[in-house]
Amino acid sequence: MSASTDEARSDCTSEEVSTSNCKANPCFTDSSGLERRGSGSSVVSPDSENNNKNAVEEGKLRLSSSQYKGVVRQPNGRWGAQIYQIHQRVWLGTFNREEDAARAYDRAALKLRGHHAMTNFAPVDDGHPEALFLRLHSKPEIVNMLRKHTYDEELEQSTKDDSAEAKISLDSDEPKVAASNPAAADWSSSPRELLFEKTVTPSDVGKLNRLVIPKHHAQKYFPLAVTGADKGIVLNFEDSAAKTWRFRYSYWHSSQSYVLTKGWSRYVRDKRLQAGDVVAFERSNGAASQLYISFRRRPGNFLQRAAQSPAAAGRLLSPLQSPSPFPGYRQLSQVFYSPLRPVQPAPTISSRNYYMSASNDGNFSQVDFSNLRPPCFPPGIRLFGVDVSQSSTSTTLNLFPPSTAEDCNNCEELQKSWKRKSEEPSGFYSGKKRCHERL
Amino acid sequence: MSASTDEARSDCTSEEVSTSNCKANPCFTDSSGLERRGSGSSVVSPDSENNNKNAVEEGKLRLSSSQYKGVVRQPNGRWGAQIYQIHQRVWLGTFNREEDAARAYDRAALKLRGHHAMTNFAPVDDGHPEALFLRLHSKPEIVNMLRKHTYDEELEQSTKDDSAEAKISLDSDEPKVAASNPAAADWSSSPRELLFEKTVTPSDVGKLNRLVIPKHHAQKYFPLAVTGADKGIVLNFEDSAAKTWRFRYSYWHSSQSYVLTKGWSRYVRDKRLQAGDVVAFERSNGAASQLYISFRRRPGNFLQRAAQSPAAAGRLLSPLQSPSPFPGYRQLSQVFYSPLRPVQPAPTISSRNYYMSASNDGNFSQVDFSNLRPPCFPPGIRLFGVDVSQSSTSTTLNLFPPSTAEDCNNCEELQKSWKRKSEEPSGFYSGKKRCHERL
DNA sequence: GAAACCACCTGTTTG
DNA sequence: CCAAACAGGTGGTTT
Repeated sequence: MSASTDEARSDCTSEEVSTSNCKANPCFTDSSGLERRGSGSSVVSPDSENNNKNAVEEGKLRLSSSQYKGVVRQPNGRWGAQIYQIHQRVWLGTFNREEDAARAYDRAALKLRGHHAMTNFAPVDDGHPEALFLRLHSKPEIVNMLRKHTYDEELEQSTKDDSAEAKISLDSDEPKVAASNPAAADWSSSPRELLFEKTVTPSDVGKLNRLVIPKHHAQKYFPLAVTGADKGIVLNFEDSAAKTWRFRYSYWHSSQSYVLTKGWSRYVRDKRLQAGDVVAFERSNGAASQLYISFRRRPGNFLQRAAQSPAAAGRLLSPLQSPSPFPGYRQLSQVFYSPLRPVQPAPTISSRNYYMSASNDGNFSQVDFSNLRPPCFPPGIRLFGVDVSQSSTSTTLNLFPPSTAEDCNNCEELQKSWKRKSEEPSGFYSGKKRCHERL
Repeated sequence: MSASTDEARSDCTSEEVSTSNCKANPCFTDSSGLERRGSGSSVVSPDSENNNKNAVEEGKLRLSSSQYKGVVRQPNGRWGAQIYQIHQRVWLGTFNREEDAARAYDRAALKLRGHHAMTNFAPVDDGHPEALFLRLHSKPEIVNMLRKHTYDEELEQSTKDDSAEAKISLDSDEPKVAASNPAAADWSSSPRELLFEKTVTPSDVGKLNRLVIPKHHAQKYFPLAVTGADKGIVLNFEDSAAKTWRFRYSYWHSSQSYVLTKGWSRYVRDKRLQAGDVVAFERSNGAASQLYISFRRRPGNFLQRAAQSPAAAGRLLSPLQSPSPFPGYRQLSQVFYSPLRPVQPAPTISSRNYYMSASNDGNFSQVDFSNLRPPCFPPGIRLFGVDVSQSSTSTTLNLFPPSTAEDCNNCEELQKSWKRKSEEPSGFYSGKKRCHERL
């Protein structure tokens, strides 16, 4: 069950022959996709969860359950799709119909293994819009679409409205390049224009799951077709790691604001954005105008400070207590911190140094505590005049004594602007809070 | 408002059986499930108000007092309507105008005896919406509407939004059969099957105005035609008072949940459901599968406590202050709690006290404070670990002082399960709250 | 104009 | 361990 195995199998399957056969033959699936039965127990998918115990022998059950490659029956009778990638099972979602699961597998196979991958059904040919669509999206994106059952929708939208999407953030061929040649990093090479920046507010990084785009910037750079764009559009932004972020962008009539909604919270979490951090939006010049997003920590946060354990609430810890990054922090499969390209050499205030913030690269990020954002701040801390219970930690910084709220004292601007938000009735409810920002 | 009262009533319904004196109950429903015995008697509506005693030989009364069939003069000068069904008198209510009583008789006759029944006035022809309306509701429902004087209202609403109901809970031929063969179709006779129960969450009874139906139950019992049922359907449920509740039932793709939406909030309000209460869905067996809904208070809530006035917050009122039932309380025609039969046979924990809370019928409900759910909690109250600030504006309820949070102290289980949700990082925001359930 | 309704969305929790 | 499920949200529209 190594990748090689997988690959081998893949090959095998291809050699296996006729696709028609492929789909028809139940045995085929066994040996192929899911596999590893042959290898027996060892192979059992790493996931403890299911059943493996019995799964071992129930392999037959599972294996025999679908005639399609990469399709497994779920306990509830639905159909799961999965594909193996370097020893790892990649879950492609569950589907009501077996064929849908098989199709999901096919799409993932084309994306993950290339256009010559074995598929359950006849693959689309290269000229087909779907082939382009597959190229235009990253592997995680494709997988995610499959899992969320949004693939068809996205595909449809992609083909139909090159308009909205392509207008602003044409993916162009970038993904292809990036994927194929990550090192090249056309990323920093193409000339880019800083569109605007925003210092994010608590709400921007809070539970509202949205980023308010200052209206003047929105109207200038992210025009929404007034006609029919009522539902908003999806914008693609590339971060410094060449990861594509897709945000729903729309206008909220009620507050007369332009906002990034869907997808934004993932970015916040992934980058561990905090209030006061600055996000920057850039655009590559030229015909293909790709959009980019980046961020930098707010000055006071530039050195991230160690988080405190809740137990220690009330006092500041100087050294980071938890040696291990995130006890209990669940590894999101694609959580890498912004690997970003290095900060600009000259921190002159101007354009250049804007777009980089932390400049941690992927590798580093894994051990970089600055990324760690304990979800909880010790009570009692106030930032910007707002009660804050969150603080971030950076290993980098652990070394440094924790800074206190005073660090932020100089953020007069911010303080002022956010202060009033803290003025709350606050008498009534004791302790907890659950609704977004103010709950 | 006492527990004892409650219990007593409960017992009455369950064991009493003889029932004619089991007062009030619109309990055709009750009696059915629990005891097969009750058959006939339950039908009679022994409505306490005008007392069966003397009514026993109402024959004479009836004959002399009105020119209309099925109409009898009441001692107080009003007009009663009644119809006989298998040797049993079925009381159709009292009316101010003789003609109204006569019309009630007509409607009942059409429902109970079929479209060719003798009536006082010209009956509606079969194509008339009212004929459909009569077919779509069970006999107890129709009778109940007549007694509660809600028939016209229901009819109006029914005709106005006749959409997709009946898909699942189509009374199908049940009503019809019943009509054609009155003797056979005794409302208390059809056996009912408990489909499932759900302990409602704060969200289920909060501002989200929806009830999430656990998926496995939904798929098992309330299948939505996959094809084209995208907009959901309307389900009819009958409560223990034979009132029909119409809920929109649909699937939310985004959260992959099955939900009852439109109409649900009315039920919550009417029954004063609280988090932790249990709603049960039942179905009558057989070809005609009528759906039923009932609820019981959560254990800790069994005795609902009189609300406190905000001023008195912190102390409990022992005696209900207002001697007179509900000054200003608008008679909700059908505010009685589910009279229901007991829940599953062996609910471990004191099955008995589970199931019924009030089981009051219309008459009794007027003095049963357990029904009263003050819509408003005093600020600062936490339920289930959740801040509660709920208040409702309904005039009905203002009268009652808010209940305290202590009420919920014993719901450890619930508290636990919901509590953690409340543990928030408590980030930036102090004070305020906006979330649904409360408030 | 408020409340309900609607169609989404997300973060926890868990089998 | 992770995908499913669902509790708890949202903005916008309808009633």
